[in-house]
Amino acid sequence: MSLDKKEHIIDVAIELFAEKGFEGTSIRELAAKADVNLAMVNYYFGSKDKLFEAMVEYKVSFMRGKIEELEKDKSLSELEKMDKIVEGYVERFLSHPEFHKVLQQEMLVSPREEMHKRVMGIFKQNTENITHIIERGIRKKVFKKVDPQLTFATLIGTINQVLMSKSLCNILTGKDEKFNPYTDEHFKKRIINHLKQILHDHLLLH
Amino acid sequence: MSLDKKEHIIDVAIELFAEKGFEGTSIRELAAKADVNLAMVNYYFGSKDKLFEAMVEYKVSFMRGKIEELEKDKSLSELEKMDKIVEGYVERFLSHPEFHKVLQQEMLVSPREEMHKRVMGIFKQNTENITHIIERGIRKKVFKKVDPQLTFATLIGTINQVLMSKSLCNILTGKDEKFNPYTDEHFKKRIINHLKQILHDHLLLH
Amino acid sequence: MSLDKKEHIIDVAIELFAEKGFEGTSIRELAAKADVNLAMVNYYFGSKDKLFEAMVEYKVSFMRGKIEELEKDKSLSELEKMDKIVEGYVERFLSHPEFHKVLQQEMLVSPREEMHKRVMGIFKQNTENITHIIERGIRKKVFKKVDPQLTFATLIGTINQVLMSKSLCNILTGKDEKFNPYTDEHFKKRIINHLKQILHDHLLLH
Amino acid sequence: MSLDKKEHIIDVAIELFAEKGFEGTSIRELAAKADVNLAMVNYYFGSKDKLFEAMVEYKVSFMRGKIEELEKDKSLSELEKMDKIVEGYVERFLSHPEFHKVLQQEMLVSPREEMHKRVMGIFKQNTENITHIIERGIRKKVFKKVDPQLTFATLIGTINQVLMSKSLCNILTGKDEKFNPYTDEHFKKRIINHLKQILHDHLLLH
DNA sequence: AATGAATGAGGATTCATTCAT
DNA sequence: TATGAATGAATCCTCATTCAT
Repeated sequence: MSLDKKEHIIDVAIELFAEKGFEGTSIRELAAKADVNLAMVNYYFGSKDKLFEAMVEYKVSFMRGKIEELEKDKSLSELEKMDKIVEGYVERFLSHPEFHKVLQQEMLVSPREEMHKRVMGIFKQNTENITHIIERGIRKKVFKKVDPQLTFATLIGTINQVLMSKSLCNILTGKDEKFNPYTDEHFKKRIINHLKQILHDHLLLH
Repeated sequence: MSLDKKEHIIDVAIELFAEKGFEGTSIRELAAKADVNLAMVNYYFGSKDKLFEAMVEYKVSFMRGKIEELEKDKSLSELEKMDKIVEGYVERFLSHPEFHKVLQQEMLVSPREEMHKRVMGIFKQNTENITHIIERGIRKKVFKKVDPQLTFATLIGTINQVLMSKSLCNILTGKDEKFNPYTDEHFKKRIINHLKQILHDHLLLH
Repeated sequence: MSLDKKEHIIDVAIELFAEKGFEGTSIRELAAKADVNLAMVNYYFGSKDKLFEAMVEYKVSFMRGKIEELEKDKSLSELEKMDKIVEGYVERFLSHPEFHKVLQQEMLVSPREEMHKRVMGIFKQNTENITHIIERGIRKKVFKKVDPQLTFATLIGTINQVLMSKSLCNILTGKDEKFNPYTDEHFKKRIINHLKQILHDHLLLH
Repeated sequence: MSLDKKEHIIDVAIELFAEKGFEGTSIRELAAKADVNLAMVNYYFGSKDKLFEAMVEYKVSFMRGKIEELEKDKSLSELEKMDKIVEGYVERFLSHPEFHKVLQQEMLVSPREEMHKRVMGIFKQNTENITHIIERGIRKKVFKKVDPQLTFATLIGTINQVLMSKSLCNILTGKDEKFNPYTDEHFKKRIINHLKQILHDHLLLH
């Protein structure tokens, strides 16, 4: 049960799911692209659905825990925490753009009940953690009385919007068709600056 | 070719595509839910792909031209225009939430080349119109030197985030599972207020 | 019940059946090419099968009776009769090449029981008439003791071979792809000469 | 990929295509008659069209090369070569009558572009080889100045005519409905004799 | 542990035909 | 008489999955 092969299949699956969606990707195609036997996918993962679950499980482990730690950190102000969160999110989303596209699809459509709940759970956790930070900032009178939930929606929504599609992103930012925004350091900074700026403007009393 | 029946099929299609995605929806299922003969879909629309195109064409006509008019209106300040845009967008997106979910999917995955370009074109138009307004505000020194494109991404991304999934939205806003945010007047106002506030904070000099 | 329209449909049907076969031609396509309503074909002819029958009936009437008359003609020798038959056959086959292609198909495959028998009947009649002429020639000692049936097969088979496909015929005769052998007067004479020559060689004592 | 099963499917396909034509034969029917799963045909051959191609490829290999060898043989006279060709053709056509019916159909109608060209190519090769032999006979003054191409058409057309349909053949030769001419040794000799005789009569100077 | 062969269920689409008008 | 709308059956093909080895 070569772990490498499993990982390889998952990587190819992410690519294909991001490009064509879960339903639009056939196991045949996946096996061909991953250069493994057609029966391997079912042999390793049990079914196409379970491959999806394994994929989420495998990738999600990379992106957990960061925010929880942040929240507990007493040495940082709420604004500094928000800045860290912006940096962390942008960093993470842009370094796994395809996986996040798959997750976005999973949020949009949800025939896989269990998986949906799973992803929802993670999202809920993040929502709560970040709204708590904002609420504390409000209580401490360093933040204005904003709408914490929708402020989080703005943060995550802006990144998702950019992440939605490479060509959409290039239209948005006026770049050339072939430009890959997700690997561009300048672009990453541009997003981080924008998000920090807009959150500062929105949150801070002046 | 009873127009009512065509419209009915399109309405059911939007529902199903929003719920299960284009690939995840079978014509069989669609015909069953719309209570029409299986062959009707191909009879009316030619193919599943063309049904999708007809659907977009049909719905898009409802939402065109508003922003162009707005831009040309000399009597409104840039800030007033942005407020109008927020109201218009939220109004429109929340009154056709399922259709917009389908469009979001189309942006995420794109096996339908032609349709993809079509939807991209609309998006591009909107991007340009709104960034123009922001840029004019900047030139007139009523707006700060913000990033116009990403500011638009924030606007549209926030709405999309909320629209992504009913249950996601309810998690976000802390509502009950059964609550329908898209038909709730209070919720609509909440989003509009948040967006206006965040744009004011971000755009205006103080 | 405009007769012109019926004839028109039949003409278009022959074209299409010759080109794509009976099963390979859809009523939709036929109606489109004939520029009539889809339901017209069934309305006029009852069904696709009956259209075929009507087509055969309609065209066959043109080509009947000639040989019977010939056989009874006492003023001509057997050889002269054979020459007349060659001329008549070539003339007739080459002026309705598409219809004869359809008949050839009908001989090759036969899902239409009734029609098959009908066409067989005509063929049988022709076989008998011509073999009678040959047999009489043999009895009169003007013809050699040939195989009358297979001699007829040679006559009809040679024409059919040429008629099978335009491009096949052009390969056979070394002509250009675009050449239409069936409307060429020289080619017609070439076939007639060949057939007369080969029958003379085969039939006549020397 | 059990070769036996592939061959079996091809054999059944030939039977059915000969009987009902390509378009007239459904994969369902084919699978049922061959007693294999419906999906097997596509599994083995990829598509109905490719099954056809495989069928031709498979059978054609049996019947290649014979005539080329013959042409190069210096020890035989042109007349002897023609006799050999007659024997070879009749032998081959009558031992695979159904396959040749399928090929005849392919010549008559041609929606399968590639296959058509393929079969045309074989035919062209045969045409050239045989007309070369006849032409050499003419140059050597052992044959009369006949029309080489149409003489070949007569040879092949006669066989095709007989092969067209069992019942047609029985009508032609005055046999009973149930008689199978293609497996009858006497009948084979009858055709061979007729063809040799008619070619001798036609080709030889006297 | 790994895989080529095989399969049943379901995919979209096209068909000839019918029906209401 | 003529036709647009509608339909059930059948088309080919692809799917995820399983099984024997």
